[in-house]
Amino acid sequence: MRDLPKTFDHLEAEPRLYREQEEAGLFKPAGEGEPFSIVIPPPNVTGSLHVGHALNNTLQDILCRYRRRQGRKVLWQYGVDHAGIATQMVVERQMAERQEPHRRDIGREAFVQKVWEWKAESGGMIKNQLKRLGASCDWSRERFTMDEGLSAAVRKVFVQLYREGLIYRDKRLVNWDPKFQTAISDLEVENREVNGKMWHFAYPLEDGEVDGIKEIVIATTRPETMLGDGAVAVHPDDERYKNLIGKKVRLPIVDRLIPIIADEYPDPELGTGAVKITGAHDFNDFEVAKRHDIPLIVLMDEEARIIATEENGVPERFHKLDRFEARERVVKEIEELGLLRGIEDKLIMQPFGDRSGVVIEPMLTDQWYVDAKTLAGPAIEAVNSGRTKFVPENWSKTYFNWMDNIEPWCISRQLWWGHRIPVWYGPDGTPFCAEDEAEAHRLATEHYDGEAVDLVQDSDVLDTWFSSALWPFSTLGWPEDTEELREFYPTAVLSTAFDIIFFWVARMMMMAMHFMGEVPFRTVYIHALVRDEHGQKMSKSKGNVVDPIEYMDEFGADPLRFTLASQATQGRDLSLSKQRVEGYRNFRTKLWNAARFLQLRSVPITDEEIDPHTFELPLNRWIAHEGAKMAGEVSRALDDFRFDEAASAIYQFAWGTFCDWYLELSKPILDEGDEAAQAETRKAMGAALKTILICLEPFMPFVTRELYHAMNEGKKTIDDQRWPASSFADDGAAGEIAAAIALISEIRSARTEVNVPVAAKLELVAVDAPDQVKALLDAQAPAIKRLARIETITHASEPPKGSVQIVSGGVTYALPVADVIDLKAEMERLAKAIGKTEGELKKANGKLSNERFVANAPAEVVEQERERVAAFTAELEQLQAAKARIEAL
RNA sequence: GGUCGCGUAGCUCAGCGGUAGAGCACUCGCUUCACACGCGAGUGGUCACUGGUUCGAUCCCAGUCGCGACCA
Repeated sequence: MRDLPKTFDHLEAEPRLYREQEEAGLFKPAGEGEPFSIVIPPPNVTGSLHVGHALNNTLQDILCRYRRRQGRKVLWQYGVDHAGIATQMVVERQMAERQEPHRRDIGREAFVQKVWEWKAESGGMIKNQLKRLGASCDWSRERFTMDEGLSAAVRKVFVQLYREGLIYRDKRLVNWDPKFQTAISDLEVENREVNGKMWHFAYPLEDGEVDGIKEIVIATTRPETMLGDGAVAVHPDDERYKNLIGKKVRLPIVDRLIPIIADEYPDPELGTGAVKITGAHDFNDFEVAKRHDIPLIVLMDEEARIIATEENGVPERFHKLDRFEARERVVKEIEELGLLRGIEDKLIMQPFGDRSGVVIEPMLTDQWYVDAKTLAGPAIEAVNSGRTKFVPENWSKTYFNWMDNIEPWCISRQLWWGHRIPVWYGPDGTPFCAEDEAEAHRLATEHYDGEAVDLVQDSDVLDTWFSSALWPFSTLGWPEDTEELREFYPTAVLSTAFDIIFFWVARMMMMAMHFMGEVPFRTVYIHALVRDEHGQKMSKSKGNVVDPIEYMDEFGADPLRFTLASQATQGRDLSLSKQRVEGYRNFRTKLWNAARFLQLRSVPITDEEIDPHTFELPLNRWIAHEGAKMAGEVSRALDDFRFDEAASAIYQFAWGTFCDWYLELSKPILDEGDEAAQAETRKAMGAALKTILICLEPFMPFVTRELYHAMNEGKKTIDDQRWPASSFADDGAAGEIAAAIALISEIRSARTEVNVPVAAKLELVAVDAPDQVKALLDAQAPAIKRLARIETITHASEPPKGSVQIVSGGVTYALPVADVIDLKAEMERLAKAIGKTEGELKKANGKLSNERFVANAPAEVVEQERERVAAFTAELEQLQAAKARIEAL
């Protein structure tokens, strides 16, 4: 044993203990056990640890460490993704800060080179933060989505899907980010409610007046788009416009005739019931325009500036105007034309790019798409058939909901950082999709009848999620047929927050089913989102962002981990408060001090397999019983992903059972017991601590390790230990110690309530105790005396006059306190106890007197109620007798 | 508007047909020889509301009110 310092210095110890584990190679898959694998949801290469990562990775780490203790061969696959937009943005910003030339000036190749340099320098931050947290990933297997192997997987997947017709090029509306000048995913768009306006414009009818109507008034929140209107739509059942359908209106400013069409889309209740249709700049309008073959008129360039072209007929004066300037200009001109019919303030939903923060523009562009609908089929089936399970189960609904309504997946991005689309174009624009340029040339040569031509590669890159979708198998070596793939695929668990079920689960499932023919993970564990202590979503603007690093600085990684685990319930939200972390820091300290107590009493941890069946003392059998029960509860809870229940079971046992009772009850034995009893108690105590440390290690890997190795007298380390057995049980010993604890608690409580001075040592008189109780009192006398401050334990047939009386386990006990008794307090105490017992009795009797209860309730419930009545009746009688004796004084 | 979820102790949350729980906070004691980041004893709840099912509802069902998230 090595002497434990008075306190645990987490700032010194945690890095040291981490290094120790890492250097010992503990994080690599080992042994011959059944494989257990988790792929980390790859953090962004630009990322730094936020509290959501802390939660997710703590939970994954708990699972991995727990399974290692069970002898499983564990692989926790680490890696990061290249985060196309985010990374390009970071590097561009850095270049701007350094006043370096813009990326367009240095060219694609040089820019990509710069990104790699940036990655080498700054891309490893989150890894070190995860290490601080204690994450036991196999760092030696780190992967990056832009690695050669993973890139080869991307190319292979693209080419195959292309050849299967599941990847195609299409002209559709996309979410266009004018700042980054790229398409972005729906999921990267944040819809926010903002104060906007609704403008009402009048479009004059071509034919002057029809049925007394000269114009149609439309309402819009985006006046500038009227320049691209291709039609005005009204509901077919809208009486107001029935006669106008098929007629034309003259579009002001542009002076174009556009038709009035009938479509279900306009809501007659809203506004005037007539809507303008701008097919090229609005998602709903796009659908309407397609249905009616309305021309799609493109109004803007990549920076969302208005362009005036021959095709779109926009007047030259609008050319290169920013969309918001154009808006003012349009409104002004409409007003000047006398066609402005009103302006109202309105809350409108506006789409913003989640990274750029600018208003997203629906744009008609050529992009590459994956036929997600086709790929979704097997992915849905995999969850339907239970081959992949969601925990908690109801998240599968969200998954199905998303999958059932899945849209074509736009995978091209107008960026430089990412996997370049493996398509080359011939001089006439014919595409050749191939895994490399040489193959593309072969295809081209074949196509052009042997003629060698110049090919130009598509300039776009793929969505980051295209490569991330392959993560569960590409990290294991696919498309090569590797040992790891055979051993660790499918993985056991994917752990993630519900807000990215779509990002992650859906895409990984689709790709895995298509290319592996097997699910990527058996279980999808969905954890809550971390919020602040008031349940508010954390956001930088609110300033309530919790930095896990700060908590680790102040309290250490162990308490943070334990807090997160104990809060990981099945709910959607998790409120993290500093006080809670502090509370579990206290728990760590409690454990530390308990270990110091063991040291003081020369109790080590040994390699010896201690069989509790050999224990003679009920106290030791009891702690073994309770320890085994706890270990069983923790395993069951972890098997069910109930991290909160697991944490609670350990906490209760370590603090509530081991420290509060076992250590206290064992003190008299260690002080005064005979040699055999002392030896046995030391053994049991060491074994109990060992159980705690092993079960707690997945949650608090640092302090448990430090304690284990300081206390260890054997050759084995905590890493050589297996998860504790949960088979031992001794209900007899458990009952005996529970009875002693109940009695001690009753005595303590009574003492306090009648204001017996703390230091006063009392006599305990057991009244008419049966032999069994006498034996128990005899056996537990030293403990009762010490913990309840009792001088002597005697027996009598009547309580001495002037006693405080308590009823415990069906026996009346008296504490003669003649001169110190507070009669009033004692009366109140007994009255309260009587009242409570009466209440219970009444409730139980009420049930039993209900014929239908007796007839319908299960027999054991009725029997239980009868037993309760008997017990309460006896207790009530004893309490009333006690009260009568006080009254007689 | 659609979908999902939530209203349990002052706060943050478990529980979920048969005796209401935890942590923190709060109150009162305590320099008890591991620990004041502690020890001991307590206070605190018509389990949102209204109906229904049931022998029995905090738990199941329906509705109402309030809150939230996601999707339109």
